[in-house]
Amino acid sequence: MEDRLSNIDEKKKIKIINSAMEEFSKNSYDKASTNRIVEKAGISKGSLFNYFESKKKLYEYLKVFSIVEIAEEIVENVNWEESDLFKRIKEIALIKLKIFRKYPYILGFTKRINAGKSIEELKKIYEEYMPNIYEKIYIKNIDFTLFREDVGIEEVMNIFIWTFEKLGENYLNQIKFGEKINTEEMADEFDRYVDVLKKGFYK
Amino acid sequence: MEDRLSNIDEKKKIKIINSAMEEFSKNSYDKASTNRIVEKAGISKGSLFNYFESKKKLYEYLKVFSIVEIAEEIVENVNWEESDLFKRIKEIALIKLKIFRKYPYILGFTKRINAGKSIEELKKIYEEYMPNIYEKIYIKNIDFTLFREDVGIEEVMNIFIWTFEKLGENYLNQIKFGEKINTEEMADEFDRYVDVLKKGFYK
DNA sequence: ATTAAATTGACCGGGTTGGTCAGGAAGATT
DNA sequence: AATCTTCCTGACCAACCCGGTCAATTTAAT
Repeated sequence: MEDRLSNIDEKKKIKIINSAMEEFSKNSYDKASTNRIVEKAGISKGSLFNYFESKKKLYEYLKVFSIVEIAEEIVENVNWEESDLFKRIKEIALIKLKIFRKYPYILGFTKRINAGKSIEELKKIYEEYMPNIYEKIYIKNIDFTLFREDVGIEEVMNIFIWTFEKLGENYLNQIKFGEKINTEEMADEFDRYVDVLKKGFYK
Repeated sequence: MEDRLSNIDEKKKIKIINSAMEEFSKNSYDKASTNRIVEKAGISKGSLFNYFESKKKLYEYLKVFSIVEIAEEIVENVNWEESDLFKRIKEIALIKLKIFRKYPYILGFTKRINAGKSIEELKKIYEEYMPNIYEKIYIKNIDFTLFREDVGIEEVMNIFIWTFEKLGENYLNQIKFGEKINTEEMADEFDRYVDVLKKGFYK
């Protein structure tokens, strides 16, 4: 059998991926330990190297996996007909939350592997797997006439995006440290910020 | 001599602190290496252990140092009579930039040691060294009557703070990767966001 | 019962660890 | 110049951990 990976039980595969992502998101490549990965994943050393051949290949696999997983999930699940920017942002935030639930270290992992890359480099990497994703994500079909005209659109967009990124970060932190998330409360808070921002920047 | 530290040449001391902070901000405590610290600091192994006795004590020293350094610099340099929130935020951002220039890894280091702590715990830690700093920092003497009254003050405050945090992060990233910062351009961009936010949320 | 596939974990040579300490270098004091 | 003191160095240590292997065992398929 060539592709050892596709034969693994799905649950086990996710466990391995999560364990490896955790290790690689907490440590640099050199200092990440395959011993700890197998321990946390509950498999033997031999199995890991049977599935992935080498540490390097495991790492490369995770790099592609995390990019494709995030990009695909967004491209497939966002309603691209929606023209309200806030609904778009909210949708994406919820999708990220869903991904995070399945792969708790995927965001930390991508953050680490992308650290120090410029926006242009990032664009190139993601576009390779999902053409035009950057153009689409916060722009396609969005109705910009709703915004008041006496302020810079770029600044307003960034304020929107940053606000929800920070809000999201706070909730991800809560999940990470075991606190159960009150989804209703979270939706309420999101809506409160949507309200405030709309009052400030919509016509 | 008891306090080996106070006798070191200031330049050398800063170099050691920066080297150690870099190592501890890039690696967890266990995986941080005293060998790499002395190498980057340009001193011998013996000296490091002469100054700090042990790896653990070096780490504890840095923890206190970074908290005190940041808190002191802010408390001492902010003009607490200023009632305009934006000027306050701008002042603090500039102070952070100044600290960052002297200790490029201090923010990364504090981020790492504080990762996973709740806001309440953080408050307690900082209050221990600088009483009431949290109460003061974005509240004391600020004139809140300037804000429009039909939006939640807490949300607006957070939007303000987060916006400038994100802006600041972007610039710190630029410094870290060697790009020379155009201070004028930065001030311009800050002002542009101040403008937009004032238009949106001031009366 | 036999074969085939999947999984294990003890084991390897090599590298790194925090910490030590005998001895050298540089100044200060006589 | 000689002695003493303080500071600093880097080779060295035992202990540990590394990525990767593979003979042996377990599990599944026939």
